[in-house]
Amino acid sequence: MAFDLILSNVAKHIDLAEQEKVFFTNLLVETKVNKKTYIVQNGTLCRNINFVNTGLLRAFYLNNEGKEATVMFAISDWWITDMYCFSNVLPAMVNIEAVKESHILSLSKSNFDLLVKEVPKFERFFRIMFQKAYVREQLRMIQRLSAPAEERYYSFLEKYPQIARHITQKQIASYLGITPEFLSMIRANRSHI
Amino acid sequence: MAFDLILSNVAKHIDLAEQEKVFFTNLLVETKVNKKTYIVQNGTLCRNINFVNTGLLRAFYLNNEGKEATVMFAISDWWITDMYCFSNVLPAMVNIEAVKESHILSLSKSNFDLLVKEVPKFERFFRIMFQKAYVREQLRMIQRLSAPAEERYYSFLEKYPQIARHITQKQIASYLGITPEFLSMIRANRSHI
DNA sequence: GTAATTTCTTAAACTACTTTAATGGTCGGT
DNA sequence: ACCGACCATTAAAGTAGTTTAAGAAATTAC
Repeated sequence: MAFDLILSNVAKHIDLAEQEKVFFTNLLVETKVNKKTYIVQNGTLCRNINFVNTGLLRAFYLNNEGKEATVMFAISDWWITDMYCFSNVLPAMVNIEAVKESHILSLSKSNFDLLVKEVPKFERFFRIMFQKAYVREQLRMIQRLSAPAEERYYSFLEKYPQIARHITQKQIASYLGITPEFLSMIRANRSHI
Repeated sequence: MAFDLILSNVAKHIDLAEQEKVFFTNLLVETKVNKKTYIVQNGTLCRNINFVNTGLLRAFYLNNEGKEATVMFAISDWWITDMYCFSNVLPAMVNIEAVKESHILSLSKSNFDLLVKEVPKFERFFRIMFQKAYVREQLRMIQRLSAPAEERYYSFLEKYPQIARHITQKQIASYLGITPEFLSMIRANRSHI
């Protein structure tokens, strides 16, 4: 069943009655996303928040010089969207592409609003989820402000080994905020191992 | 009345009945914090989430080389805590000091848990608040990854003029992730104005 | 009001990271 | 099996930002 994973994800924070599970899953749209396909494109409306059943997606910002900044990766059991534009129903700032073929469940903004209205427990669920997301971003910012690239790199490998395995050096570099060339030097420098 | 501001802050997202307002405000502890006093100290338990009635506070991380990274500022009508440690009841990673004499309302973790249990509307309130906080951090990270220091500086001045007016260059620099000396050079370079 | 401390500025030397460019490797498409 | 395109590596030159140091300005403490 395609809803097992998302239901267990939700069950981490709230308990749903059978009928609530049905109501919830009926609001989801299942999509297969081919590798290199975009589910969100800069400038177009970002209507959904997406749960990753399988696969791997990447959100990145493209600045006016064509430089990519990776905002986040999402693997199985993660949620991903352009939260700024989802929240405010605005054209997306970022792009979200499938790094590998992925299967996602999309919850539209209007269904999201309906869901939290009809099943208020979901306010709690998303409260906890956003609280954790906020904390993650804050920790990432602290590290970005206070640790050099090499430390950030090894810390990324430790924290997200299953992501690191499936992405290119270029993508890691754009998450760390350095060039792929410099990352290559860091790796050549393995005083570690 | 010391609760006017926090009640109007809450009213931005949820409507409370009179008795809910009373219940809520009874959970708050009002404190005057003198300039340069710490309300959270690295290594000690972080028990509260704090609403700023008046004044200005700063959360910063101190790395092992003694370098400060400013995580956030909070002025009147903002909430501030070490969210990671508040959420998980852990010793604080950051310090939070009053930049100016401040009056705050503190909600302890246990009262927070009680509040969302007894008045579930607050799940919605904090869901929205954390969603916005998450978005803010993400936008800050995007800028940190893709814009040079000068642009980040002028953007900070535009976004937070009332904060910028009351803090030192050194504090701005540690928020931007640069040295005060380099910020001084940026300012000397005013091709703007 | 004055000393002490901290902040801001300037400048020179330095370093972490970028840019450019060239080479070989890897992968998806036909 | 081959082609084109993108990816990873290396190295040399360049730059954004740091470090160190020292003096001037502002704030704080007595």
